Amino acid sequence: MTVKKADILAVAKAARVSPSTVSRSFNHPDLVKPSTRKRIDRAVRRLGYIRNRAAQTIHGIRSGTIGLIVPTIDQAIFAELIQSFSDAVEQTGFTILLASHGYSLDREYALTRKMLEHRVDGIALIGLDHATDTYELLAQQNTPALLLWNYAEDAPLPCVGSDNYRAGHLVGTHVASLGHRHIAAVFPPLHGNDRAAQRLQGLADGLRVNGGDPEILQRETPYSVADAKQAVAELMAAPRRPTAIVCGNDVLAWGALHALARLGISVPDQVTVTGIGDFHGSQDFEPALTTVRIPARAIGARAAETMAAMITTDGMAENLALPPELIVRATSAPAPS
Amino acid sequence: MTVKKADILAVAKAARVSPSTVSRSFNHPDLVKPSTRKRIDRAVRRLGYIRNRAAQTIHGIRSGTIGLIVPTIDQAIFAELIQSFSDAVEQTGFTILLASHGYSLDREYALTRKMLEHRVDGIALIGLDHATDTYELLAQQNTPALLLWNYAEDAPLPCVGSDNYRAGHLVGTHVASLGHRHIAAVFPPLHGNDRAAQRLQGLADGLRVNGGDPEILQRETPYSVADAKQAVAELMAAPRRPTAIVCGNDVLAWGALHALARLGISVPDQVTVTGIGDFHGSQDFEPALTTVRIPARAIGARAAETMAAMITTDGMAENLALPPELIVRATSAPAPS
DNA sequence: CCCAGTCATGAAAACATTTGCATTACTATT
DNA sequence: AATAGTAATGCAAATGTTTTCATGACTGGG
Repeated sequence: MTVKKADILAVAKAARVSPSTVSRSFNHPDLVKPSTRKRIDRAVRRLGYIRNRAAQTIHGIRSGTIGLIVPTIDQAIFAELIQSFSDAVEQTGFTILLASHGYSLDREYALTRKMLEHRVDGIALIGLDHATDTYELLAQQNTPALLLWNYAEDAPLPCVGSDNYRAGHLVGTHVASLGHRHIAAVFPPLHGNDRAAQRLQGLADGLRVNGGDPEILQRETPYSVADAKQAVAELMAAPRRPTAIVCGNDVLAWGALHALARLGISVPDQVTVTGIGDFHGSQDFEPALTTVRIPARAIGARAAETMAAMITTDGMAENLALPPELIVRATSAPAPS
Repeated sequence: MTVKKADILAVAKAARVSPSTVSRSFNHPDLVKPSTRKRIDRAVRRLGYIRNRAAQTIHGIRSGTIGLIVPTIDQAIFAELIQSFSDAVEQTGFTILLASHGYSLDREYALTRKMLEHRVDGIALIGLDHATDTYELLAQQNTPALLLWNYAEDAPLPCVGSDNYRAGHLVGTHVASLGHRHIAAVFPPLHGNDRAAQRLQGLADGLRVNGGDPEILQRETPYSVADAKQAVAELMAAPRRPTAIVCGNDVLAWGALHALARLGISVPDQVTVTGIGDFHGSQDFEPALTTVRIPARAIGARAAETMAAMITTDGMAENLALPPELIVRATSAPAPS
């Protein structure tokens, strides 16, 4: 059975009007007489007609899509961000075109191109660190672009996010103020991940803010509970144990806590553990994790608003800083003497 | 500065060829002389031309997008699925149009319509339970549609996933075989969530498979560590405690484990805990969680393959069952006598 | 040097819409 | 009943591509 295509012409014929009227009935309903509109609606339903956005798009009408390119979806933190961004974006009628590049800036560039081929109305990237090709591409096309997650005053494009340096700094001063001098930093690989790098820098500066010069043992760990668990197990097997384990994000901190639980090392009495992010679950961990809250939901929501504004009013957006916040819970305590 | 639009015509003029040749140079490069191709490429680069998929799409050419509609993104389980589906789909050149409906079947219908307006080449939904409107819509349009996550022989559309009834059944027989007779079932709300409902049914049947008639206390809990933690805390405060807490998914099981840790109740000596899903982190939890693995990554990958096949060969796909697998770890043990 | 065959390119129609302008059909005012 | 004004609709051009068909430019064999 050949499927008879249901285009606007078929609808027009069925409703005994011209295609123009059908189009108007969709886009400017007030311009068409209620009775004909009803006739058209009936025809639409009978034929199962569905509007073709592609055909609209080539008229300069917006495509109704926003491109979102993330390093990875399968991480608590980005999942939360994507969710809130998507929810907020939905509300303004847009749909998200999603892609992930696995921390490869080259793939990110390719994906950006692809998004532009799809004529997304706006495009959002994670972090501030991108290939110069990508920046040039975005500058050349005049598609609104937004950087999510990070905040920096001098960002090359409008950004909505938190200052990761500050997040690290908050942890640093907290840990230093508790008297810890021998510290392990468990961080994800810094390559292609400006967030992690900035957090680490902030951490180092924060730890020294009180004038001390603590010993910092840095340890790169892939993003996973399993890897962090193993890394911390090894760390604690070393002759001289750190009194605080500062993790680049909450997932790594969870791994650390599990490792310590297994080793029977008491937290926070024997060792302090901190995360960054305040993911779902950190609050209810046992013991509850001391961390820095990066307001992912707020970032997603505000970013969506900003994006919508950029698209509809065509104006350049202001940078927006959502400050990180130290959340002291049960995994941090003064260094044992 | 007015941005001079870079369409295929502008490129053609700049390269001193006809638009046809430019188009060919993209789509059938072997049909155009290398020297002119080079000239075109130069013009493309100089003008910053980017192909317009919308314009291609109205020629019946594929849009290169696949719609993915999920209940929610911000859950370990779906994040993993989306990631693997997206990765596999990327490889075949498609991009994902993503939307979430928050377990509302009505919103799902609306989103499906929207995806069809965007002329996605295929569309994937989670689970088997959908509004009849949605099924009718999909049947009427001839867009390939696929149901992810669940498997059932008699699914109304091709499906790729696991049999959730079996997953629950595996847990049930495992727990029953350990001699537990007083069991608490901590499950997410069943409304609009056929996965949970089927798991629960399988669980109940599995528990009874040995002929016993165990006492099952069912407890509905929103999907979150916090809620599960609280629910289990209340559960254990009751006069007669269950000896096994069977959770509808791993996140709830994490909450249960945290609650028990807080109460100082030893797992698995005093109480057995099980999950379903085997999410990232369950293996490395302390103690490691006994659960049923739903092969999310495999499902995503195979689903993407199936989808690609449906799109390119236009054929109906076979249902594909990826069996769940019981993973016995450290949180389950014989019931205390 | 002609002819057949191939290679490379161009012209124009087609795709599914939207929209500016023109036209027709009303309604109300005189 | 004529006129002006407005409401409703249709016509046709335009949007950015792809593709079929036609044409022109070579190439090599006789």
